[in-house]
Amino acid sequence: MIEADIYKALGDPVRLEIIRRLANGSSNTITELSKNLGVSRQGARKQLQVLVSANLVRLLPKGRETAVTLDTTKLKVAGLFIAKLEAQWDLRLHALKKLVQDDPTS
Amino acid sequence: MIEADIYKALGDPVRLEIIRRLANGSSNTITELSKNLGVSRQGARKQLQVLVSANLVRLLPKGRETAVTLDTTKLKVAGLFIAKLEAQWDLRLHALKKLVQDDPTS
DNA sequence: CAATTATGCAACAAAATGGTTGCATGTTTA
DNA sequence: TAAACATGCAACCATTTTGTTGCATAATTG
Repeated sequence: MIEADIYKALGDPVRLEIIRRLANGSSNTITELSKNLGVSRQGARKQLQVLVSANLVRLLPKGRETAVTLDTTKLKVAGLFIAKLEAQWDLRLHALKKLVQDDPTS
Repeated sequence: MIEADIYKALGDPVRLEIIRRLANGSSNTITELSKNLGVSRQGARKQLQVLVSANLVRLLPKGRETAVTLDTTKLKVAGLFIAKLEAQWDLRLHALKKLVQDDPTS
């Protein structure tokens, strides 16, 4: 089953920006990721934690800093679910269109 | 640009269920959609409004009832964005792997 | 016409969210 | 070793979210 939690985690500008940065590799430690997000380091950390809890991101402490990595498993599921929704809908529209065209009473 | 708002709109169990029902055509009027969601009709209506504001859904009043339809435009954009994130990340992992393999110092 | 049905709208309340500041602690580095 | 750096954690606060109830109204239906 699909949990709304995945989308909820992506549904915040700060969190989405973090995901973006991780994906393109521009930064990968907590402090680095926290820069220029418009919020304090602790604020960013809280958002990062939301991503960790949603299993979209993993933390790997090493020495005094901790590396952040993206876990695309959930992301893939979320993407597939959206694609499925689109497909279902398009199929329905298509069926409806066909029905109207074939309707002898029209 | 991608707005977190799309994901935020999908990030609620009630709203996601509404989207699901719309996609497979099980119901399409406000009252119908509001049934068995675990919240009151007015509660569901508020969530539906969030989807309308996010342009994921459109309302078409007709007589005393109003039909609800899915607008997949935003959905497609959201899906593509997720796919792009995955691709970027996979590319980075691949490059990293290659770098390690080719490293003469290892 | 009198019910019933489908909706809308507003006031309210509890809980979740997003952010802050302050302070503590382990890790490097000069 | 002392300073600088990377983090963690807790207390607080304002706003947003999610949901409720109550009431009003237009459209159908018997």
